[in-house]
Amino acid sequence: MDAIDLRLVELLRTNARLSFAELARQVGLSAPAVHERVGKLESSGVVRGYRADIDPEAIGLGVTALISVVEESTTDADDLQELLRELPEIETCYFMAGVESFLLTVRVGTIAELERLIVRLNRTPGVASTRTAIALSAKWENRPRPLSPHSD
Amino acid sequence: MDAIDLRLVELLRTNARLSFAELARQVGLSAPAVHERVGKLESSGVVRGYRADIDPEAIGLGVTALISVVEESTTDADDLQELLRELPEIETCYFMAGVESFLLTVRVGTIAELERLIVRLNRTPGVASTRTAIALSAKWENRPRPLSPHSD
DNA sequence: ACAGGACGTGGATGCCATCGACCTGCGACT
DNA sequence: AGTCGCAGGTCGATGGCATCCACGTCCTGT
Repeated sequence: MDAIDLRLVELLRTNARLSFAELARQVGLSAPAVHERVGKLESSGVVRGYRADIDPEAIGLGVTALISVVEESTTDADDLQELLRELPEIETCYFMAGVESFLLTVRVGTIAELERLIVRLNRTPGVASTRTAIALSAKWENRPRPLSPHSD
Repeated sequence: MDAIDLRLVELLRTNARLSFAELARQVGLSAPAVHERVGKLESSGVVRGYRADIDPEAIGLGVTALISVVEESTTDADDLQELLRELPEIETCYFMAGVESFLLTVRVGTIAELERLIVRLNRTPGVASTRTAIALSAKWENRPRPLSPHSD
């Protein structure tokens, strides 16, 4: 991970569809060299994939909510995590410090669907309680931060 | 937004670097047709961009936290929002229902940096108080949900 | 019936991805 | 010190892809 890799990461983070030729021009290397670098970034796990950023409303997922989950003291967090993974509405799942072990970002189409999801969550074995906060609007999401070099 | 558009969105959401030729094969159209459809999805705002999904640890952003912000009753939410936008550490910013007007997902390198960020936030005009929860680990983030057709 | 538009196809053309051959600088070993 | 081996670069070739354009087809309103 040198300065050129960092630059490539930053470029791809902003526009994942840039051609290798264009990336090469931007960093001052040849296209094959960039191709190889990006390949290494992918196989080393630095680049985990490439995603189109889709307006959720356009695909009928206009309701975003954050749900904190308190787990029962008797259950194993890993087991609960696997149950949560089954729910496609959960876009993001953090394991948190604090009483509320998990924090979920969920995306559904309607408030009614959100209600059903909350009920399902509360019925999930290992879930003691949940607390839901509704996002009225996303001012921005997943904004790529300008990168600065850092120690390895 | 017909079924083919939805399929294209789903494909690009999973792998934003697919070629138009490959997309064309997957949906059973010619490459120029797909090219035009994707162009329209972009200009209509359905596709907002393409992002490489980067392991945050690899770029020195190993600490993730969620910060709720209570705003002072005297201030305008839009003004505060603009101030928050200046802070590059804030990856996501939701405007929430409830007492805590904003919920921020922030990404920093160290706990010390997080501390500095919290101090800065609390000094920001319009911020009455903040509450921070630290993510110990991200089980998954921005997982693309399998799409189902929906009404337009 | 027919004009117009939205949307598709196929062909042409120039750029891009990707492979292989080769070069170069550096660190490790003798 | 020489030199072996490797990491990582360049260049050139070639086949595939992006993209433009001309044209076909189907629907829709008059």
